[in-house]
Amino acid sequence: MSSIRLTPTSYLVLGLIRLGEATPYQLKQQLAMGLGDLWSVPHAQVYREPERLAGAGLLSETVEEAGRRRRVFRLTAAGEKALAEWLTDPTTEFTELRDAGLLKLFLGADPQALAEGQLALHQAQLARFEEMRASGGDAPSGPMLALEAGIGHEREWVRFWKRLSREG
Amino acid sequence: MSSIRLTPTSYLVLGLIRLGEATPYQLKQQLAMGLGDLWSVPHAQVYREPERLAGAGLLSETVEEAGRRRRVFRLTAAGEKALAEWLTDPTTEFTELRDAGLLKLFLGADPQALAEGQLALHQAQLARFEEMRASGGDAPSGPMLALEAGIGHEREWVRFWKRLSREG
DNA sequence: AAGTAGACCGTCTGAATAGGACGGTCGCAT
DNA sequence: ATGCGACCGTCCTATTCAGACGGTCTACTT
Repeated sequence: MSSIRLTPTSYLVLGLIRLGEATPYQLKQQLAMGLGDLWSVPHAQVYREPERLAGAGLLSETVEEAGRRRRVFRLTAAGEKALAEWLTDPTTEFTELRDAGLLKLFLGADPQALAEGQLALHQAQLARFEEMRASGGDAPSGPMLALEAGIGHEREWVRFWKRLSREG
Repeated sequence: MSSIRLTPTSYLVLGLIRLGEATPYQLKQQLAMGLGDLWSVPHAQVYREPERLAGAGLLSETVEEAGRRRRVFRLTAAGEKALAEWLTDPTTEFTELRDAGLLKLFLGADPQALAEGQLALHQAQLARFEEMRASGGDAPSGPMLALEAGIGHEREWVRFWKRLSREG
């Protein structure tokens, strides 16, 4: 029950486990097909983090009896509380635009050449997102709202790079 | 001259030093007043990274004779080359939208409550950026283009959260 | 029944980063 | 001459990254 620093990754794990008990592998799967596009976590991390959280008492851990002896994690009351607090906490942090293309632009790369490549990338990503939206449910769930945000930003990138590639 | 992995931070340092020789402290200053908004680097890193790059032969290092004995770094030919290659390389990487507010939304935070806080944050950031644009030069330099991108994305955030706060 | 391909699942390690505590050095105004 | 605040830099611990590596299960073949 030592106290540890809770990072966004921690809450990510807590949040996914709140949807139901899960093994690290299942978490990894979920990330791969959804949130991972917005907020990637290296898979090794997905095995480590639940351990850490269990050590802090925010998750409980049981081991399957069967052959594979997978470790299954569940939210504890403390974990539920920690997550709820974070979710309602009016956060102060905000985004950084940590984009490699943007950094290159800043540092003096040729705008037009750069724009072409970046434009293609973002158009592809936008298409993927829109496909996800089409195949996703229609209820305004958290994930769907987040996807909307993703789409908005990809559109913005497309606008931005398109303008640069024309102007160059 | 051991070979090391070059990260975006590496190129960031190379790029800033290309504008002229610099001490780590000067790099820190530059970051604080510009690029740091888009791509933050902890200050300790700004002292370590030039060292690493010098070890790899991409920077040269000289020490002031004067009292403070500051370390001054310059680009070597190898550094110049590495930077130029990266800048022209049509990158494959692209952005993640690593935003804490967005993560909360995904994980089920109350959209309307969240939106209010986030809206205020992004409006403030947008205002700062626009002020920077106003006081900045008018030539379309790399930094100015990057600032444009930042403004575009902040506007997008404002649109997004505003819509959520109305709908809620 | 034994073999084996391929998916499934997990651990480990070294390098790099984050974040902040801490400690020296300088000029200038008492 | 001394003491204060700004200037400048290092160090330490916890965490993260990236990816190599290694087991285990199922299903299908022979």
